[in-house]
Amino acid sequence: MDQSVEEKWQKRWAESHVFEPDMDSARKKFMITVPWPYTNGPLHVGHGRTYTLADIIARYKRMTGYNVLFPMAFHQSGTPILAFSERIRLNDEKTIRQYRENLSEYEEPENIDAIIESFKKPENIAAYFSERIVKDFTSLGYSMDWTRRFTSADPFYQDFVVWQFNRLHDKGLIKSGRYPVLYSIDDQNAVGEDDISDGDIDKVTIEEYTAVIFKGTEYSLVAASLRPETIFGITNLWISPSGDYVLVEMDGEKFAVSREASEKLALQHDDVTVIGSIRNSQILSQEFTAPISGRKLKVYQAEFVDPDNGTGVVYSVPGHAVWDFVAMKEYSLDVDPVTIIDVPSDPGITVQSLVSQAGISGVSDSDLIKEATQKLYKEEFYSGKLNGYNGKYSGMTVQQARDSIRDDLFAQKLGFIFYETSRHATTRAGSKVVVSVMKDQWFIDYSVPWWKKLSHELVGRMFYYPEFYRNAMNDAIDWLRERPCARRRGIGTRLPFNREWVIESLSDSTIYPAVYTNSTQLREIFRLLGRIPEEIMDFIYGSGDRSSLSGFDVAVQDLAREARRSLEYWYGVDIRLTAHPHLSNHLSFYVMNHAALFPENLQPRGLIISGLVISNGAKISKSKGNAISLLRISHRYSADLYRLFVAVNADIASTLDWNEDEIQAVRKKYETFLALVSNRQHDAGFISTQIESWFESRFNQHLEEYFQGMEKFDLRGAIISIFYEVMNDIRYVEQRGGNTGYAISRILDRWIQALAPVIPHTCEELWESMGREGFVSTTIMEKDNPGPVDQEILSAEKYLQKVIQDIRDIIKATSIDPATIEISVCGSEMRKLALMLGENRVSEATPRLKPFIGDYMKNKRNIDTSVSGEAAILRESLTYLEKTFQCQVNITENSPVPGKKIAWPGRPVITLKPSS
RNA sequence: GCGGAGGUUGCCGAGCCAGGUUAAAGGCGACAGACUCAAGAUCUGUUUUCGUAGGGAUUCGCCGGUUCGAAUCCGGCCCUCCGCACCA
Repeated sequence: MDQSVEEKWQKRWAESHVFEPDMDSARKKFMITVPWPYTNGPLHVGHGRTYTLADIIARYKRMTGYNVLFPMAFHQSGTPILAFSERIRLNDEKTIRQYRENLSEYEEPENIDAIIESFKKPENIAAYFSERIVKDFTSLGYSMDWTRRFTSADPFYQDFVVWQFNRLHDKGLIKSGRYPVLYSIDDQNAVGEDDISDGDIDKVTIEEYTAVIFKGTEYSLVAASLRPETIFGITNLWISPSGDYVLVEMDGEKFAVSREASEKLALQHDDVTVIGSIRNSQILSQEFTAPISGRKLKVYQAEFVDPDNGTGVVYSVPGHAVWDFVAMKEYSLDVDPVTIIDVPSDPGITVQSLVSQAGISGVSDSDLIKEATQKLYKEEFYSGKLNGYNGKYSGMTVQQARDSIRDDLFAQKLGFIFYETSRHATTRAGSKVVVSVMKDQWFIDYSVPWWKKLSHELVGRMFYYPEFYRNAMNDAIDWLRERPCARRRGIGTRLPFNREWVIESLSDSTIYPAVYTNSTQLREIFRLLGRIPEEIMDFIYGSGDRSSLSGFDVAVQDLAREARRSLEYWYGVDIRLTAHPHLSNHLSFYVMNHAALFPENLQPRGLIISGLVISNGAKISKSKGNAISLLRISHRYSADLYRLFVAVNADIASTLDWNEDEIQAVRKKYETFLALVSNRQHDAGFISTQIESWFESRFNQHLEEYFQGMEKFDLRGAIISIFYEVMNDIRYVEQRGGNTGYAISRILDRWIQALAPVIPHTCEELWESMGREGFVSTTIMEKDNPGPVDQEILSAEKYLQKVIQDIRDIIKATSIDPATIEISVCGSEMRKLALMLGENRVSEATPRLKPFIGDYMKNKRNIDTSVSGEAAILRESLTYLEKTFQCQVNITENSPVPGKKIAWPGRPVITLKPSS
């Protein structure tokens, strides 16, 4: 459909408020939600898929009698919006270029600069993109209720989050403790992914090293390792020839580490003092003792040692570390690699074999070495065992030994935890990013057993599509431990028990769908009181006990009571639909927080988890430039085409590939549909034949399949049945010489209704053009009564097609070009015999018919007594048969002659007579 | 390694839970024909293989088993993808 037509209907829907439901205790409710979008930029086709699927379901449920609530709000919490805004203030070219490009889809070129200028205030970014998203969603025809819209930055919503956290705290689920974070040295502040240069493309994570202490006579050396289990394989130590080393004092001990490492240590441990610098030659002249093994070690210099990684001191395990092995060879050092780990499943995996396989010639092949290191690391970690050289650790798996050796090192004060970033990183402003340990980080403690138990019970009660995600959810819940739930900065709600902290953006968005049910009332209460007191929140979302309202105005009390009623009516989200990457974070928090805070009747009922969208086989990402924005979709393809594509081109659970070829294929079908329906015509006096009745029965069958599919959320199957298959049938009617206009007109109302959830604009337009009153979107379909199916007509048509196929097969096998086709159908006498034999009443056959029993047995497989009146069926379609084969067709009744071909029910004798 | 999903005819992708009606839906592509001055669109047919009669043979990752009968059930193996965590 034309874009202007789509806009017309979007406008009419909005003006008539048809998607803004009220409570109605007489009707069953259905609440469906999709996680709210983050408002720092435009959404792309990938986001659109989940919202579109949800809208199709919402529309379908609405049209099968439910009171449907499909609300939407916006997420603004966290640092990204702040970070983007700050980058614009700093005139970061990349960011500005990206926004310029985003905006060029929406705005006139002359306005763009002013808008970007306004983005220097973060709230303007959020406000701008919220509006854009509303428009994008509207332009795709979503039947959302926007009247309940709010954002995670709205003060009344933050009062709700405060209530939530106080309740979690009451239940003992909030804790505080030490925790490592990414930290900017210059800014003296924690940083998030969005503050880090290229943080979105190349993610920075925190890695937990084991710092191992090598005792010396005057001071010790500290090397940080990810693989403490290799301690028995240590042959020597490395330092950097170009690094500056310093002596630090920590816990009463003196360590030599790189200057960079001393800064990091100071951020991670209390009471770290730098005593002074120390010359490399001084270190090289000393010997140090390896812990546990007690081995004496020399120190060498190696170029690959980075003073700004770990402690700037590396212990060398040439038997199991590619770097060490390559360096040892290159410097021709007099050390013997020791093999201390065996990989029984793949004994070929050794440092030596990997180095030769990869063709590594020296330490300069750093990429090859990194690759080989990863491979070795993974193999040894998952399948490795410590061999007999490992003292009391011999025989342990690598995973066991790692923990065990680490614990022993810590216990003997020969080691401690050292955090390091997974790569070198700076903030967008250029300040170095390191790991710092926060002393009073707040957590939500998802490990509490009673909580896990409640959550598993909830998972057990919920509906899952696809079902296998139920297990995945249980696993995710088991995996969850303490989660930091607050940050020092970012948009969001202040932690009520320590207002220096801001609640982290996933943690403030777990039970928010509850607010959809009554945001209108909350907003009003907030307006009247300037805040929403705890007692009121507790009444609405918690106890429902009216006595807690007694201190408030009647107006406030009324609002609170309505809010509570609304929650009780709507809540329990029936379906929450999102893509699978959310499972192990948002969705598991969603489930667990509801399990902790709400009674059973207000808990989630079901989850639908969709696959991702890829574009031409590749993952969609902004940096790849293949992120197609949603607005461009409705402009370029039309909303209905996009919706149809999303519904039909992949099952909800599968990955959907967005590519032009497939879209064009769907477009062709869609246009064929439009042409069929718009150009249909038939005379009032037209008398129908069998084929139109056949079509109607087929349609009713497809409609039933459609309802069955939709009810179990197999949207793809349902739409294929009601769209593709019905169109194939229309084509068949045409081919059979039937009157398609008449056939379509018999089913058109119901057809348009069934398609309306998927292509609503098109259907409204057609509905109106048919002279129907009101919106097709608000009509109710009788899903329990799809219409009669005449099996006799269906099997008659099937029989005809079988005969045609047989004739084709014979033509193909014989290469005869027939001038006449004789079809000799089974007579009543033989039919009786077949029925008799079919019931094993052989003895009743008359002597005259007995000779045919052998032939019956031979052809048994192909005999079908379910069709009666074969001759009549064929005669009625004689013209069609003659047209199909371009020759004369004669229908006769077979009189059986022993030794000749015999016609049986469902299997006439076919004879081709060539022309010459 | 653990957990999950999956391997189907040129490609995509159903079927598998409830075994036979399955050479295996549908779409795409390819080929042939109709239409057209032509191309495109549309329609028809073909698209594992053999076959001068509607039939036969072989096929659903591999190997075995259950069964009158298996793409579908059971056991083993191989391979691919996703998750294994605090990140929105």
